Amino acid sequence: MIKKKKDIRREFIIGEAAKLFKQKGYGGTSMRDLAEQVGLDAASMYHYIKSKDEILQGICFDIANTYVSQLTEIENATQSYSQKLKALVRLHIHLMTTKGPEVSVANNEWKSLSADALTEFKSLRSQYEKRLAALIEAGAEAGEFQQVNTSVALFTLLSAIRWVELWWKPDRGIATEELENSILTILFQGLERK
Amino acid sequence: MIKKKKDIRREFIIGEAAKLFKQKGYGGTSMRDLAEQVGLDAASMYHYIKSKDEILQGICFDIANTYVSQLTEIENATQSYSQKLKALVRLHIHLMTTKGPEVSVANNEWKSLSADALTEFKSLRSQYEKRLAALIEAGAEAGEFQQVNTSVALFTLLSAIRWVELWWKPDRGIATEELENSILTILFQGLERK
DNA sequence: GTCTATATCGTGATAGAC
DNA sequence: GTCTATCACGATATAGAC
Repeated sequence: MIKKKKDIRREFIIGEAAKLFKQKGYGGTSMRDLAEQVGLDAASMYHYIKSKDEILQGICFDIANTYVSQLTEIENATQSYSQKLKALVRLHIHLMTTKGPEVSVANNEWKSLSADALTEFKSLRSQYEKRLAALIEAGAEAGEFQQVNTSVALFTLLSAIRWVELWWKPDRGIATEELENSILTILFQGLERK
Repeated sequence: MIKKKKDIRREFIIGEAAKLFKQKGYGGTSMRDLAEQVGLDAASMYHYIKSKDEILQGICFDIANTYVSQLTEIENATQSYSQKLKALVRLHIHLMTTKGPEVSVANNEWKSLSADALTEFKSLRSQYEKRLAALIEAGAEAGEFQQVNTSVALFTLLSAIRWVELWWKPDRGIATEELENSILTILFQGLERK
């Protein structure tokens, strides 16, 4: 399938929107702000997109689908649960360093989705969390993990890496390799030295 | 100092605002929404508060000051660095379970502060992070912590507990004691069983 | 495709009666 | 102290000329 010029322009608008939404929030970004960033008049953008909400949906569901397909990949791999979980955390971190603005918006601005989209998005998240919880549960039963509450482990892992999307920049002097290794060390080995 | 009736009413309004701001975001909450929640007409609230921004400031700086004073306490205590850090994490978690909406707003809606307040808030956060980083640095030099990048450790710790403010409810079947212990186990001992 | 002009609505905040 | 009425503004989105 060939991408039409119109589609490319559309994707550019959505990408710029992600940056602004991350920076100033969805509610704090006006279509005029976005138009200026894109280099069009506000009205002209409506030739490429249907509404502001549609932009937010594009960003949120693109990221959600990426998360889900990454998890599916991990589930189907033949590794120990510990290796699976580590691999997934690496994928999450990697996504944040490559699609920072989009991930940030999907994680922080999804509340602004319109009613229908909001319901679907929440459902996707919930399914994702359940599948990940099952993975942690299985690993604990296999004796690979500490005996801690599954929900606590689930959310602590997911939450622990959330700062990356806000903080990491290519010029900050930390290579993604070192970043991933340091985080994995803390989460799986513990910060305390024995 | 005796609290006047007006002050009590004012604090009630700010408390209800925190709940709504957490739920729908600062931008997504109108003064009319808040008035309905409080049981007043929108105009009547202006007898107790000066502006919407003033409410947000009240919430954000109250929490910021609590964070700072807790850190000061920890710094002055005579404990190992490891014990200090664990105690601080416990204090953070405890604050989230007791002042969930306020902490949530301070952590997620501070971007909406007016220019002056925003500058001051950022400065407070930055000072706090520097002092906490120094504590981690010292612990690492004392050989108590793993050799990981200090910034990574700092943000991973702070971030790892952020979900509590969104998720924890008294009726969810996890006592705060168990919650704290599970999180501390993961962060300091590691999720992986040796 | 991009613009100007504008419709329509919801916002924060104020004035002033009671 | 609480209300009704309203102002001034900025928002999303559309109509229609070019």
